[in-house]
Amino acid sequence: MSQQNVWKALADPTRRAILKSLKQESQTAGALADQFPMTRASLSHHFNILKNADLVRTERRGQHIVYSLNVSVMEDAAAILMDLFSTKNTTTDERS
Amino acid sequence: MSQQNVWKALADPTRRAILKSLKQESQTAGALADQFPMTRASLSHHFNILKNADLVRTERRGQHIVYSLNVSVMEDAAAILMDLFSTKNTTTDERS
DNA sequence: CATTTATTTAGATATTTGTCTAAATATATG
DNA sequence: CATATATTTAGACAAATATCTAAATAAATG
Repeated sequence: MSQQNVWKALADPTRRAILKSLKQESQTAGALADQFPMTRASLSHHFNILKNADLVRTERRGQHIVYSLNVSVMEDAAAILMDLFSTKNTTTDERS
Repeated sequence: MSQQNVWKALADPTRRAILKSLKQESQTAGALADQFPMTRASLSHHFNILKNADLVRTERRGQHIVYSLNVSVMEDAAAILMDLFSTKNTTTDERS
């Protein structure tokens, strides 16, 4: 996924809110949609953009589709961001 | 400056490149413009968006306008980004 | 199989965005 | 002052974006 896809995905407030919500827990498309004042079709559009940026993954469970954060790509993205922003040394997130 | 202005500013690759260049050193509008294959008017448009996001500052020096990073806002922005991205204490995958 | 529920896709549309050319503004200097 | 240099602003335009309604697809269930 291009870095540009990640930046574009993050440029929209609804999509950032989706990511924040998914940070709490993985959720179905419907559960996510209930949190935002727009149609499910519009939300689905945002889901697609997040998928193209590889920021979320999906898994079908029966009728439902469960969305979850793609943690490793989120961490890659964070590194890219810090590279752009950091003017000094960054506190690297040591886990593993 | 709204957080949204910052995200929008960062969504464009030219603007991210401008920030990277300014990370090296402060530069005049003309010096920056020489690094990008577009008109000075277009660059000026990008400068405005970066200014609105408070990511850069300007200082007139004679005929020239010198652009430089607004370091403190860059660091604030980095913090916001990390808040979005950090997965430290998250229950992201509580299932099969 | 028909119906209901969950989700996505298609198509339309208004708004925003990135770029351009041309003109305007600001400063320096002969 | 007149002219050159540096930069921004104005206006136009094509492309991208966010949203909607309506229709399509997928799975569960009577």
